Amino acid sequence: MSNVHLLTIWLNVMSTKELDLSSKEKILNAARRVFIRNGSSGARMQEIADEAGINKALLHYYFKNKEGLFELVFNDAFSEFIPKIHSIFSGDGSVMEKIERYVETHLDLLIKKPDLPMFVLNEMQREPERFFSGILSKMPGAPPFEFFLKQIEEEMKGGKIRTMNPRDLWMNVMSMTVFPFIGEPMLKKFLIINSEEYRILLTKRKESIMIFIKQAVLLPTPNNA
Amino acid sequence: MSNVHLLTIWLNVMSTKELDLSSKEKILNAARRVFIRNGSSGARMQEIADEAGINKALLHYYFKNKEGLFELVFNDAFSEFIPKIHSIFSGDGSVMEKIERYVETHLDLLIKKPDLPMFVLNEMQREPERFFSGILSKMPGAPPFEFFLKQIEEEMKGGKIRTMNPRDLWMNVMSMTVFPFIGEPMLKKFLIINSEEYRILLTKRKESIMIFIKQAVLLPTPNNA
DNA sequence: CGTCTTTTTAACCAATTGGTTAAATTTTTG
DNA sequence: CAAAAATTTAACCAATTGGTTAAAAAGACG
Repeated sequence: MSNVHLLTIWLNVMSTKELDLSSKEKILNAARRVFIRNGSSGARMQEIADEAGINKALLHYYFKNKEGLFELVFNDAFSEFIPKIHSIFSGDGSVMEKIERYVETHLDLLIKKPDLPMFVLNEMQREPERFFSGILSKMPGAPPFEFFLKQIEEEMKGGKIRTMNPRDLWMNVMSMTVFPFIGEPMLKKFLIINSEEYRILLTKRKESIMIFIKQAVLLPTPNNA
Repeated sequence: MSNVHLLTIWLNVMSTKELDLSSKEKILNAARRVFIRNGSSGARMQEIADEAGINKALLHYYFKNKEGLFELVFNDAFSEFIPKIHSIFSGDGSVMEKIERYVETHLDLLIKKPDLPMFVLNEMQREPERFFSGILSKMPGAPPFEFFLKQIEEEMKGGKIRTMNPRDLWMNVMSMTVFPFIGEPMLKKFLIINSEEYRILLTKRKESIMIFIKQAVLLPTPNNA
């Protein structure tokens, strides 16, 4: 293969943004993409090196081994997410306000990194224990979900939102937010749209989800309350 | 390893139902479990043989190679599902009736084989083209989704259901139905329940989803219509 | 220029793994 | 019982792959 050809491949693979990144960062980004694309077993160190635009020796020069590299990439996926989630659900605000902030926050993140859910949920199902031992260390204090579930129950008793199983409510919220990023290929077939149109749909999704949820759970507020 | 020990392992792995199945069937079942557990790259032929309670030679005696075995398992996942879906959406019935029949049908299937969605969506994201070339051949005639989307629009115009993007509606329905089977480990943490309680939740899920959807999209029928 | 760090080259190794083979053994069945 | 089919045993091979090594080359920098 000629050098010119190699350069062409490289330019296709690397985004212009990454041209000036350090090799360490280039490797980490490439690794994330390859891990997501092929799974942790299917990912090849050579492919990661190629996609990062460096060679295998340098890869092992910076990172101990495949497992270590994987762990770094994996934990990185949560460094942004977990603190935000924690702050939303342990803070003030009504149930509906919290749901809205969650949907917005998670959607923003997922639109930036659409491959993340598949990657994360995959490994989570494969090795749940390793996952949660790693994730809990990133949690500032106890998880606030118990408090949130109780808050839902209270608002139901208070007549603010419709009575239903709080766990079903949360299941629905999270499902509608995350699933479109996992089921994209299938949904595109069902909905008979191309990738461009699908992306646009995702952009407008926050409003769509929130209207749907509000209709489903919000009781008409009695004006004489 | 003693023979007694091997027998113990084998008895743990095999469900009593499978004791009298043919070796071919035992292999296929084992392959499905191993493929789901470890992904197509992570799955080991030796592990499949062990889990089926036979040896590697017999495995290759019945099935050409790993890829062929995978293909069989993969297509098997749809042999039951696709025809049912097709009949639901090309048949008669209102939008809400079709949604209800879909939710019921898919939930029934997923409760029997909870690992399927992760497996399928995984490979679908990995190789969409191979997937859809295989799936479409199982489709009796043209996919009925276009018709269904139009039907939704008509019912919205007719004032039967609330106006919204039909694609968002379908996204929500499918998300709430499928996601709980993909995000189980994460949802169990969020909802602070164990596997037993989670299974019970899934059992009652059909009613829960349908109430949620009806509240969200059904307009109060005017009695003087 | 000389030194230190980064990166490449290229060969190599050990382990794993998919797959084969052929003969022996067991089970089924007529 | 005898032939046929199903299953095991055990050894083997080629390819892939994660990982190492050591020396050379290229860049960075004072």
